[in-house]
Amino acid sequence: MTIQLHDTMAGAARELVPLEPGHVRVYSCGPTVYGPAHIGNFRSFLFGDLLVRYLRYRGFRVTWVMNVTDVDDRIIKGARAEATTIGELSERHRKMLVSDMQTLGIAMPDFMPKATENIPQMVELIQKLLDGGHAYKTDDGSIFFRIASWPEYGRLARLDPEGMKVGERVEADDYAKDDVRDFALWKGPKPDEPSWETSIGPGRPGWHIECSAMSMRYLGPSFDIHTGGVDLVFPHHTDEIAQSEAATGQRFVAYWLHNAFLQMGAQKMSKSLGNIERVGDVIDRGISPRALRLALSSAHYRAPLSFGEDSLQAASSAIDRLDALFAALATYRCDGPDDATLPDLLDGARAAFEAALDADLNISPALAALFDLVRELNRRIDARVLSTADASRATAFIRDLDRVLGIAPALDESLDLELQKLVDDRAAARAARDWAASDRLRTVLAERGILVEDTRDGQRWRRGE
RNA sequence: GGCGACGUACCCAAGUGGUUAAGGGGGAGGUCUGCAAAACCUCUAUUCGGCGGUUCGAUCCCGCCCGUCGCCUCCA
Repeated sequence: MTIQLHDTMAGAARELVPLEPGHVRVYSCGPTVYGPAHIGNFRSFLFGDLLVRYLRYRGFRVTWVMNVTDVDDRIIKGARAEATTIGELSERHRKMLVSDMQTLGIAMPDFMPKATENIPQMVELIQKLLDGGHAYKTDDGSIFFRIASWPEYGRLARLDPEGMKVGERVEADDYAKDDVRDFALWKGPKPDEPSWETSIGPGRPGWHIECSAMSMRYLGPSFDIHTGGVDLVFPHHTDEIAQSEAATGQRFVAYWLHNAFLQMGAQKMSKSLGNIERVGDVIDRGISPRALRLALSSAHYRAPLSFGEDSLQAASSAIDRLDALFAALATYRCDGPDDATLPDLLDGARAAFEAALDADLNISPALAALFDLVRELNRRIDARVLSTADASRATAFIRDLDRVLGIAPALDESLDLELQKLVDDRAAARAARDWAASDRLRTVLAERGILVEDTRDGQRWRRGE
């Protein structure tokens, strides 16, 4: 079975065939670190994470690059307002980004290049465009991409290049240019703005050029997959394609993948709408990181995803259900023979799981396959048809699927000495049929975040939250 | 206006031209249990925004209408 991915350029799902067999090169548009990223941004990064995790699960070698934009108008403005440097401001927010990514269990990209550390690569690219007649310099030292030199401009967004001329946004840009549709590759120096001395003159990079330069640096002039939010289709990715392909003469990207927005009620979550929440806000409200991850992952990436208290509570409950199964499997003891039909059950679950994700990363049926399995395993635990070894096999199996999902409980499930003593004391109290003491200890443990449950295999515990 | 999507139960959300319309959450009842929790069982959409059309048959294809959202050089 092959992996199908919906390519925005084709407007349809296409079979993934890596340029280099067995190796997939992925570039994800990362954030501009002018402030803390909000969870809408993280939906995007989580989508990149799902893609990369699944490709790796399927046995591909993956090289994943996510850029960090650390120079732009908002960063400059922010640094000025705080009387600090763009370097300090952006590094502070980059660290928060990495921290939040770790909280959400997002795999660290192989490379997270900063724009300001790739200026020479951008300059080289811009020089090529100047040499090829695709770019021109204006009086203030800015350099623009000449859209008229690139007939295929706008294909990704299905734009009519002629129709764009009526766009009445001439005033939107402070820089003079030949054609309103032309976009900045390089912005000429201005007082009070950071500027780099380069062979194409002083100034700073435009927004789009960094992604072309950095993706090519780490992945080559032509690579497999480029991801980002739907809002980036135009102009960002449209411009990236034009400048990259005009410079190299090669197809830039083989598959363009775009995720839909996170919805807060009827609208997208966005800073300009003021309806944002941050990872820290949600965690501080007592929602576990895994529940947040599940809530942000539970719909297909190209479908708008509703976010709110209901979805967080639903995800928390689903995580609890998963945790309860792990706890039950860990405590389960039965000396009987192995369940002869368990291998078929697990094979069926895996087949359903993979079939769903093969189809353009359709995570909903994949989660359904997991939770179908959860129910069936609980049934078999109740019926005691599993052997002790079967319980271990089932645990290992779910952990294997979880390489893709990232929602299973942590592996390290040991308690500190004090809590372990309380757990042991309660087991002793129960053995002595001292219900008052055992109930009291159960309450004490619950207040410490440890949920104790009694089963015919004895007492078991799991972490709440 | 141009372009791109969407409307499935109380909420979230898959899906298929035709046997029972996934899964999660919530709710009701039940089993088990010292109690509790967890788990399991049963029930919770004769129906897929509305109206037409194509078809032996449509939620799924086509048209129109209603409603919602996104992008059109700030934007994951």
